[in-house]
Amino acid sequence: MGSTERRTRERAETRERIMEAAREMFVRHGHEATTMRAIAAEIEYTPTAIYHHFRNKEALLTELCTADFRALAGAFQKVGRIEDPIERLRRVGKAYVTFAIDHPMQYQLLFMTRHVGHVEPGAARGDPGEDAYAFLRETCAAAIATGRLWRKLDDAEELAQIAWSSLHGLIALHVVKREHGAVEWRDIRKTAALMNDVLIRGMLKRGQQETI
Amino acid sequence: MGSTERRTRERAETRERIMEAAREMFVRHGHEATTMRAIAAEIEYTPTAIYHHFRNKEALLTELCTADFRALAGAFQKVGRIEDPIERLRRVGKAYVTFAIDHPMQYQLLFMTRHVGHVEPGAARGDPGEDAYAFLRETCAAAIATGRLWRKLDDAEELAQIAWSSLHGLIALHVVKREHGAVEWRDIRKTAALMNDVLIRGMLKRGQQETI
DNA sequence: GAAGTTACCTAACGTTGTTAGGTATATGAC
DNA sequence: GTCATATACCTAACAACGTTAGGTAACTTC
Repeated sequence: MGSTERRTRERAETRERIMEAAREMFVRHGHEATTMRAIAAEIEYTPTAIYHHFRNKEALLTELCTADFRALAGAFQKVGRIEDPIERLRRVGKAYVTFAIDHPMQYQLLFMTRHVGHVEPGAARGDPGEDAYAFLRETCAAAIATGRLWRKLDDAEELAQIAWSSLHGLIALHVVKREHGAVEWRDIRKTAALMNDVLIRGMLKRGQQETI
Repeated sequence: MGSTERRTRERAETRERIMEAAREMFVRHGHEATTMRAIAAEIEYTPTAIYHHFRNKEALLTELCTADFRALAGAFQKVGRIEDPIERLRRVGKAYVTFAIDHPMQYQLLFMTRHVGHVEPGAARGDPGEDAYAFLRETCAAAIATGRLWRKLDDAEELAQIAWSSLHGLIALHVVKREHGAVEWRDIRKTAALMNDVLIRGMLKRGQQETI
């Protein structure tokens, strides 16, 4: 009877070893430059063994990311307790950048590659990415509702897109152009914080900017 | 004697037909989903014929983009005549977004893919992308020199990165997530213009924002 | 002990970008 | 006119990719 448990445990261990090797290679060389054959070789299996544990390469990638998406959702949840919507907006931005820096591969998979339909049927309501976006949009709506924003900012959806896009742009350019000689990159955390401040300053009504 | 000219003309025509077919397919399906075989089939040649005109797929892509990079540099040059650096900054942003919308494939190649070393040895001084960046940085330096900016913005390089990143983020997310159901995208030109305004508002000192 | 499941392997398929090597035609020198 | 050379293209193939069909050996269940 105990051997059944050993079998399932061994299966889980093999699965874990695949994920471990894949994660490291994906992060180091990018998911396009990492081949199924190379992952298999790393753990001394044949490529087909991987397909016994994962439907295909994309499924392996998606699985690798899911856990870390929860980290993003969790970080946003913590921020959710902050009462002032404008301060909350700033902290959401900070959490977002931290996530991107700590989980670069997952970030690229989620926000920098086109997908046809990677939504897991297992997740009951939308993927965590969508939930995080919904959270951002609601924060923007609350910020507008304070009446402290510039008169042209009356659309929560549009405001959310502006806030999201700007930080995303910094991260995305950093990923793609990090080694591009012409640009002298500053510390991304500091630039992101400054950008966030500039953006929020720009969002506020005149006479509300003393808070920064 | 005239037949030599005919030969070189025919060669140029074939080359042009390859580029024409490739451009259309790259734009429609993306450069990764477009195969050399498919391009060749489109103009009724074998794949090898393309290699007689272009070193490889990347060279074909790069060549296709070079002409349109000049469009970006040219658009920036026009803007260069505007005297007020802050107004110039806004117009550079507008020109940038226009370029991205009009040349989506080139935009993706230039700013959304990692390159190892695509710099053509033919171009004397840096590629047009770098020149455009240098132009942006100088505009930022001029904007700082007016003394009208927020005190925390004293680094032209960093300011340029903030301005560039924010617009890039909007474009990049739009490209990647256009069909993502959870986000109700607004008209990108309008959102970009608003974003630009918010950003410049945020950059300005208190008491300077009446201009917007 | 028979039947079925599991975990893995060998071998292969159909793509991809790219290249070696051949052919037919046109050019230029004598 | 003839002959070496260059051009423009083709056929056939290479290596590497993601993926799959089908086999094998160990284990579980009855």
